[in-house]
Amino acid sequence: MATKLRQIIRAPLTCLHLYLAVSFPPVGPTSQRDDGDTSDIRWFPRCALNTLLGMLLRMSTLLLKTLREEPADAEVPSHRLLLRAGYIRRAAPGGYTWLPLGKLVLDRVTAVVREEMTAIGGQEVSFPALLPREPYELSNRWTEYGDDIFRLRDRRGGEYLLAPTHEEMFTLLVQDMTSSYRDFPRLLFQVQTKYRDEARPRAGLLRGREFLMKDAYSFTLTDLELVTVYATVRASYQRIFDRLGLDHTIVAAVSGAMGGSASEEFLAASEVGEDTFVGCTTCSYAANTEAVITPAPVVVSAAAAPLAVHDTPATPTIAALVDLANERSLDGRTDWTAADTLKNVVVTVQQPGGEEELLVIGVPGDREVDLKRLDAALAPATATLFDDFASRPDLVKGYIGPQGLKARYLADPRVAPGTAWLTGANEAGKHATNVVAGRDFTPDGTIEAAEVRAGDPCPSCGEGTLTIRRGIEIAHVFQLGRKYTDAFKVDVLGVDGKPVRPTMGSYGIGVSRAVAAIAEQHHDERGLLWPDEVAPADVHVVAAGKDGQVEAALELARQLVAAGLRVLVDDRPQLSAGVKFTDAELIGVARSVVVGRRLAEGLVEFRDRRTGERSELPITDVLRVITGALG
RNA sequence: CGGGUUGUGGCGCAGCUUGGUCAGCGCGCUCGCUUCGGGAGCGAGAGGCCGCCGGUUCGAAUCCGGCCAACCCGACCA
Repeated sequence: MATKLRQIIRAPLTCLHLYLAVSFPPVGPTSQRDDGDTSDIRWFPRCALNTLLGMLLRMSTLLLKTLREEPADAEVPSHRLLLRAGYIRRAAPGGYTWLPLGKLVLDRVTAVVREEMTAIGGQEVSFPALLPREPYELSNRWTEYGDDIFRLRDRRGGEYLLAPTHEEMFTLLVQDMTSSYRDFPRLLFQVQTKYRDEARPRAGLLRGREFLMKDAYSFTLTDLELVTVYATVRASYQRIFDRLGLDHTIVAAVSGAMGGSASEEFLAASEVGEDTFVGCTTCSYAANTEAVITPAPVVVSAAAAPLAVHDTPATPTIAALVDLANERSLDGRTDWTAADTLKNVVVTVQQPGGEEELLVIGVPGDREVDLKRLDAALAPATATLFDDFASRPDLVKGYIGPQGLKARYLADPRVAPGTAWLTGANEAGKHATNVVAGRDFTPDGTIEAAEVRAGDPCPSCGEGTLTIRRGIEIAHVFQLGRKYTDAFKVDVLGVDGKPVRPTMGSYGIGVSRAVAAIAEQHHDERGLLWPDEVAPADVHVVAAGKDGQVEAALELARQLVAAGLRVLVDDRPQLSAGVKFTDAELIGVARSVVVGRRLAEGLVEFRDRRTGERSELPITDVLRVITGALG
C-alpha cells in the first residue's frame, strides 16, 4: 500500500546541491489506480550538474490538468499555453502559482543561470525579500522608486518594503564583510523573488508584480577591473541565453531607476515584447529606442536670411501650417514640409521629490515626442504633457517658438546651431521663418525625445539605416559605479594603506520572465515545444492502449530513468490515445515514445515533434535512440 | 491614473434589450456499459450566494446607483 515513506534518494557528491526528495502518496481515492507499486514516484529535480539522476513523472498522479479551451483572460501565447498546458495558475493580480511541470522548467532555467554564474566565480547568497526602510532611505531609492515599491508597516508601525531589487543589501554586505583590497574583486548573486507594484501587470509571467530574478553585483576597486568583470558577465549571459534557446540581441540601453552607465539590455525578439529596439542595416549597432543617440546634422549654410514673422491664421497644427506656408509661398518657397518646422511641446517635469518644472521640448515638426524616450532622458524625473495654457499666457498653444521663451528649453540634436526653422512666433496666428538656432535662440541643451523611425541614419556607422523590432527584456547589465558605495560610504584599505572606494556592476536576469520568453519563442499551433535544456522532461512516454501498454510504458520509463533520463510517462487509465497525443503536444516535450498497438511485436514509435519525424523501432532500442538524440 | 470590454458551476459561454417554469448549454468531473492511434458513444448523476452592497418592484441574473475584480489600449515601469 502506498502509505509508506518513499525511499530517500541522495544526490551524488558531484552535485553542488544535495537534494533529498521524498514523495508521498496522492491524497484522495487511490484504489483505482494504485497498482501496488508506487515506489517509483520519485520526485526530485535533477541536481545542478545533472545527468546521473533520473526522474519519473507519472501523469496518473501528477497535479496536472490541461485545458481544452483557451482561458478568456490570457492574450499572449506564453500566457495562454502555460495556463492551458498546466504549468502555472493565476493566484493573485500579477502573481502566479508554479504547478509541478512549471516548477520543473523554472528550476531548470535557474539551474542554468546558477551553473554559469558559478563558473565565472560568482558566489550565491540570499537576502530577505522583506526589508526595512532605512537602507533604501539612505540610497534615496525609497523616494526615487516611487509608487512601484510595495511598502508595508509592521505591528509597531515600523516601515518595510518588499524589495524590488537588492543593490543596497549587497552593498551593505560587502561593507560588513570586507576591509582590504585583498577581498576584491567580488561577484555575488542571488536568485530571489522580487516585488514591484506594477500599475498594470499583464501578459502572465511577462510582467507580474511578483517575479523571480537573478541579480548579481560585482565589486571591484578600479574602473578598469569593472570593465573586465562586466565583459565576463556579459559573455556568461550570452552562454546562458544560448543554452536556454533564447534568440536574443544585446542592445545599448539606459539604466533607469538604478543609476549608472555603460548599460546594455538582452532582448529576446518577440512581437509581444514591450521594448522597442533598433538595429543597423550595415553595422552591428543595436539599441533600445530609449537609448538611441541622434547624430547631429552637419550644418552647411552659415549665411541665413533674417528672421521674418508671418501672419498664419488658424494654423495650430503642423499640417495646417505647412499647407498654408506652401499656399502663400512663404519666403518664396513652395516646398515646405513638416521637417522644416520646429515643433515645441510643453511638458511638466516632476522630480522624485515632488518639485515640478515647466519644460519646452523642440523637435522637428515631422516627428512626435516619444514619451518613453523623454522620460528616459529625464530620469529619474518624469514628464507629463502640459495642458494648463490658461495659467501661462506667454505660451501660446500652437504658436510657440523658442525665441524669447520664458521657460527652460531643450532641443532635439537635429536643431543644431546654424539650422533655420519655421516655427511659432509666440503670438496667436503668427509664425516665423528663418529662426536660426544659435542666432535667434539658444537652447538650454539638447534632449533625446523625438521618436525614432525605421530608416533613420545609424548613429554608429553613419552609413546604414535603422530597422525597428520588438523584444522582451530578459536581462540588463550595467556598470553601476559608486552610487551605492558612496551612499553607504564603503571604503576598504588599498595597497598603499589608504582607503579605496569600490565600484559596482549590476547584472540582472528575469528568471520567471525568461520562462515566458522561451515559451514565446518555442511554441507552435499545437502547444509548447521546449528546448532540451529546459524541458520538464527528456522524453515523454505515451501508453496508447490497454493491452498491457501501460505496464510496458512504465517498465520502459523505469529503464530510461535508471539510465539517468527524466521521463514523463502518460500512464493515465481510461484515456483515449488521441487525448494523450494532444496533451503531449501541448505540454511540449520534444521527444516522445508511443507504446501502442505494435507492442505485441516489440515495436514502439519514436516521435520528434520538432522535425515531425516518426519511426518505429524495437522497444529495446529506445534508450540508445533517445540518448543519441539528446547528444 | 485615463479609455474600452467583461464578471453566470473547475473552464468556455448563452440568457439581460422586453423583470415572472431561466438558472441553462458545451467541455471537464462521478458512476455503469460499450469503445480504445488523434481531445469516443449511450445512459444516469454531482456541482452555481448569477462579482459584492444597496435601491426600484408583488417579484431582479435581467432595471437603477455605488463598489470591487479581471482583461485589452494608453500612461507608468528593472
